[in-house]
Amino acid sequence: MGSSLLEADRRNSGPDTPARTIDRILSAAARLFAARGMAGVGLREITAEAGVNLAAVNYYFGSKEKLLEALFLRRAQPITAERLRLLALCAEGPGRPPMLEQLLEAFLRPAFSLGLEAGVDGATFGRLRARLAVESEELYRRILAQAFNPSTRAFLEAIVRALPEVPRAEVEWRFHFMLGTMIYTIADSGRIQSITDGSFRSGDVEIALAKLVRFLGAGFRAAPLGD
Amino acid sequence: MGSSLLEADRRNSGPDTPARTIDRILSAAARLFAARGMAGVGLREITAEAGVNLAAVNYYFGSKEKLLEALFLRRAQPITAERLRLLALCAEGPGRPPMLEQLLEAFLRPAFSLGLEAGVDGATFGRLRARLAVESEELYRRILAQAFNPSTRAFLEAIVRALPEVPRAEVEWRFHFMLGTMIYTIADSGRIQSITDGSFRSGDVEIALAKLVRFLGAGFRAAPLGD
DNA sequence: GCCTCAATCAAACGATTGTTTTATACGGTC
DNA sequence: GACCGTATAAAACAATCGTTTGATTGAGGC
Repeated sequence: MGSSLLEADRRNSGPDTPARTIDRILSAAARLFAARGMAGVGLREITAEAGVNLAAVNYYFGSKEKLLEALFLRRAQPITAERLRLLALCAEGPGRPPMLEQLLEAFLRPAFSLGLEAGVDGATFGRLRARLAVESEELYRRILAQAFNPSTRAFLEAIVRALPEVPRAEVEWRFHFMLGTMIYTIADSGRIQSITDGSFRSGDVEIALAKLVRFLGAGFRAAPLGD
Repeated sequence: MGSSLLEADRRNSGPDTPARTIDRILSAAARLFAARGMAGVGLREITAEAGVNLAAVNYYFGSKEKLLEALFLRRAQPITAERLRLLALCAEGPGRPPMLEQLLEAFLRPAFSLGLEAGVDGATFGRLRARLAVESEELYRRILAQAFNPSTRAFLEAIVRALPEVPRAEVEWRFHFMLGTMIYTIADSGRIQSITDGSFRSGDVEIALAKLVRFLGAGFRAAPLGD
């Protein structure tokens, strides 16, 4: 399947320009990094699947680490852009959902639709995000912060404003909890299928989003602990 | 620090028996696997930090993969045992928290206290769990299922019974969301510190537990979507 | 004292790692 | 048509990988 996919890439996208070489590297690296981790795949496998020469990675990106960084920032950018676009559309009004739920959906939807559906493989970028989230080395934390901090901060502030009855510190905790469910869900670990013997399906983005917004909305609104 | 730790191990634990060699391998491997992933550390680094010969891993465990499996099952066992002990203690009664909150705390507390505090390094096992949760290869999923499925299923059933007004499928979704927050929190990704510029501290197990139970309790009780 | 077996050791196995180097091919500019 | 810089190619770099081998050790049974 890998080679037929590659041939399809070649057919659909014109001549072999340098930009195409870069795209093919990024695409193959995203798939493989997501599937087996950064340390788990070699440059030879990446370049072979991309159909380019081994030296192309160091030629265009400088190193394996820089490849990961370029790959991640490029894939994250559409998500944050769409998030901020949806955030600007959030507004109180008759017939609209409560502000909090609007914000939650605006924050989560791009991560789900652009991370789960787009690209050749569904959960590719979602799982890659989850991998970086678990990593403790400075490089990976810096990449994540660089890609997501600005837009994420904007949502945290908006949610704090939408919940005046909940102290800011409490909202921060709950925001952290939300990140956990989001990343775990887009990573599609399959754990719940294993626990429920497969009676559970999580593929439908709209259903997952609706259920997640309902769940998180209730959690955010819970009365704070009186400590 | 690594070497002084090693010397402390040696001082506190008597002669060098085979069991001590195994323990030192498991301890060093847990630290390094958690910090940099299974593919990210070599057996030479593990055995060096453990102060044992390189061949000891294959001698006692057979392979690197079997080492991970043995390591994970050994560390997971106290968590599931404590979970089931606390589950048996859950009971409705005057002056006690609602059943759901009792169940949530019984499920979460062992993962937090035995995963965050115990051992030489706090977040060691928590981060290792998170790594396995993100992995897509069959081996890792099998290890996770083997270690946690039985006790986790028992809690899912108990929560379904505690929430008769919520359909089972909805509880399964929310259980999945709970796993996400739990794993993300015990992995201590540091993302929320990064977003809030460090005004956030997550080290205190009791505080994190209380806030998480409050948050999840509200989420589990939310009225299901009427689709 | 000798034998035995588990335990540890150094050394080497072939394979693979990321990166660099050297060479070859190609397209546009003078 | 010679020249130039970009892009691709093949080959080699030293380093490290998981695993296996064969030798050496030392304590317990006879």
